[in-house]
Amino acid sequence: MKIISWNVNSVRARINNILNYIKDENPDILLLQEIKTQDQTFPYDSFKEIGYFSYVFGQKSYNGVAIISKNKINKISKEFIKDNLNQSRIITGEIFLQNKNITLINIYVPNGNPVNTEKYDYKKEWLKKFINNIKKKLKQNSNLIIAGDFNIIPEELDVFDFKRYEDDALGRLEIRKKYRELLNLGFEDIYRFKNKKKCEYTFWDYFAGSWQKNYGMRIDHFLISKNLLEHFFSIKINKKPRSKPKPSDHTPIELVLN
DNA sequence: ATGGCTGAGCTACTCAGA
Repeated sequence: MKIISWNVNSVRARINNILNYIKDENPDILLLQEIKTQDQTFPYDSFKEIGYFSYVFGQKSYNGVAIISKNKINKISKEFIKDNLNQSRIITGEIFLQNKNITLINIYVPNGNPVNTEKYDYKKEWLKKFINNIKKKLKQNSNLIIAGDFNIIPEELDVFDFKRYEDDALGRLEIRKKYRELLNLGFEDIYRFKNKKKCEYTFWDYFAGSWQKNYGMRIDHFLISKNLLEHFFSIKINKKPRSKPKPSDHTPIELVLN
């Protein structure tokens, strides 16, 4: 089973890139973040034509997440946490892998910049609630996959120049500790688990030639419950979509389980 | 380099992103 996570920075502006990518990679499930559109303007038909169901938690202009899947997904929910600002940042569902029932959690964590503002407080509060609800969920189901745009640089090697981000909402110790707290509930950051020292990124700014200079950061992650490790086959950051015309500033991360 | 690019909403220019 191939599950992919991608912050597309507008599903409508990116629809041709996304459809071409699906044809190349043939995912079973595609988790999208930053769709930047409401449910009623989501391009359901484009995905339906190539054989995918769409489950959408949209929002006008900003944020928004969706699950695109070849098979129907059970128990879709948009209420994993109560969002203080009513922003559309989480959609969950349940899938089966062999005999296991897995809860799939697709997230778009608040950016939180600038620090020392209500935006940063919102990010901290959001992560706190998220971690609490993961703890609760683990009591019902110990098979979880959390994927998406975390807006967290886990370690120094996950960004081209850590000094520039150590007091940023993506790199602050206080935020990285939240990530560590989440992992300590029984997850592996599966990319880092399989690539102990590798420097690969999932995001590059649009400006200042960041892509060409490889001034990027690894902020999109797949966290899987440790008891799902026996199903692990591969994890890959696919840089190809970032090199295409009119790219998203993020590139997809691809997980294969069997 | 706390914004040099991009997208949405809208149709001039702001907000947001990381």
